[in-house]
Amino acid sequence: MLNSEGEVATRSLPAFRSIARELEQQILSGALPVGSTLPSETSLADRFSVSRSTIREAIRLLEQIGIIRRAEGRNKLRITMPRAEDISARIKTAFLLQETTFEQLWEVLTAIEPMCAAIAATKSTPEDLERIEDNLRRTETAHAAGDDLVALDVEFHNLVAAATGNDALQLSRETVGELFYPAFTQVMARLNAGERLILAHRKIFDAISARDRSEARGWMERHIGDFQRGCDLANLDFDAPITGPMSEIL
Amino acid sequence: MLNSEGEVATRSLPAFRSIARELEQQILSGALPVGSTLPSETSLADRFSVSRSTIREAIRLLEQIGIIRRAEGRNKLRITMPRAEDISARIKTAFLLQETTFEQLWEVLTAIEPMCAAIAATKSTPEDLERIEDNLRRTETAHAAGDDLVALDVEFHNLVAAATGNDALQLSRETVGELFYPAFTQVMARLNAGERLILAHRKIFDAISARDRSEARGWMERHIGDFQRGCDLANLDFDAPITGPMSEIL
DNA sequence: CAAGAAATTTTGTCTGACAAAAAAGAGTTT
DNA sequence: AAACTCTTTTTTGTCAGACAAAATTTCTTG
Repeated sequence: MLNSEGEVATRSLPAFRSIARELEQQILSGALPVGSTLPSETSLADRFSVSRSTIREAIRLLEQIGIIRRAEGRNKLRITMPRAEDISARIKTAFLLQETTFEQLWEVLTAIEPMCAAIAATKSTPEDLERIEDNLRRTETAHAAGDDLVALDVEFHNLVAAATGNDALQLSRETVGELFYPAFTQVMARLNAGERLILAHRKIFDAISARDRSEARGWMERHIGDFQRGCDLANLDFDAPITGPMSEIL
Repeated sequence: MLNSEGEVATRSLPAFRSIARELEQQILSGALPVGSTLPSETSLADRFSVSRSTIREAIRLLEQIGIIRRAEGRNKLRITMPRAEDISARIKTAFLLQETTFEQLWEVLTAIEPMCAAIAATKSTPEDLERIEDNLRRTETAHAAGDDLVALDVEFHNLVAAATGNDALQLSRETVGELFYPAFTQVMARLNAGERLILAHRKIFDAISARDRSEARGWMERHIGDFQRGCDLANLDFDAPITGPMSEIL
């Protein structure tokens, strides 16, 4: 088998793979800056002295990582930052295949959400607060109209997380939240506890607005705790594996 | 442009992409069971009536998601469950490109690690405890020998997380931990606080063994808190973006 | 029946080709 | 000069066919 990458190419490492790695390096190191467009396939093939097919395979690899994306129907591939959605879609798949239970997700959120609320109480900007308040208003309207609150509940918690200004925290919780809150909201709905959910959100928001860390944390703790209690009351299996629509990653 | 997938192929969706999607469906739905081997490229090309190059591009896509992996130096591709490493490597890339700061990672761990310790105190098995104790011993030896403690520190925290038996929790913290603890250990080393690190690990382990949730949580909180204090003492920038060996995803 | 040899399959790569889509130029009109 | 066509030139998606190296299977023999 010819190895046009004579140089370093560790034996048994296909060319398309080492080229992908090389390109990844260049992107992470900034040689190919985020926002720029990837050179054309032919020129890359030329540069690495391999055939276009090989380059294409390398590109498919990079594309799936999310550091390369084709810009809005356009023809050219852009260097981009992997987006949260790209990543969380994949994590969701993993969780679903692993038969993660509600209890497990709940444990994660029990750890993270109160911290989010506390940090948000310190760091939130006026815009953050406004967005959260807007969400609250819409939730109240939806509840009054008897509409489904799931999406709004997920959004509320995402907004609180966003108000921390901490990307790592957001990324860590987003996936878990998206799988968990739909179940949460439904438990609450079954108990006719919509009021209670809204009250909790309101209290959390007030505490964040008032910059009261411990109050914000405390209310969030109670709020998350409601899920466990809710499962008991509604006689639901806290230990059941989550289900959900398989995410489309591709 | 010919579209051999005449049927459904939404206009403007490349064949390699829709084939990847189709295959993904079959895998997630169990038609191609986990553990089985993927049919050969030629037969797939045949089945989908496209050329082999197209199939190969589709495979590269799937491979990167982690639901297909080549088995142990072997030739054949196996259907597998995406593993934590596949995912966390990608998250790491995102963190690095996003210029995540130490403070941000620290905030995440401040939330998660104490919870891990607490749950571990409740749920750890004898084997978990043994593994942690073994890690402690090795850490002490390494420290006495003046060796680097980074890897062992990361391992300690991973073991504690593993002892929770909660996959979601592990996945949520692994990436963050791997980026954070190297910095942590180095701060401690700079302060000659190796003793202190080991003491903390020991205390945490003891509390977990004794099934003392709040003690376990408390020591872990203090332990993580040491990083902030350490940064102050060592006059390091708590707010600096992380750097790290670029992950090898490919 | 197991060890070794031969035949076959499969993967990695290359070349060269072509239609469709997008981008870049050229030329005109306002 | 700006805006709008129309024409080239690139670039992408796909195909077919080829071949060496590696892996797998099958067939021989001891």
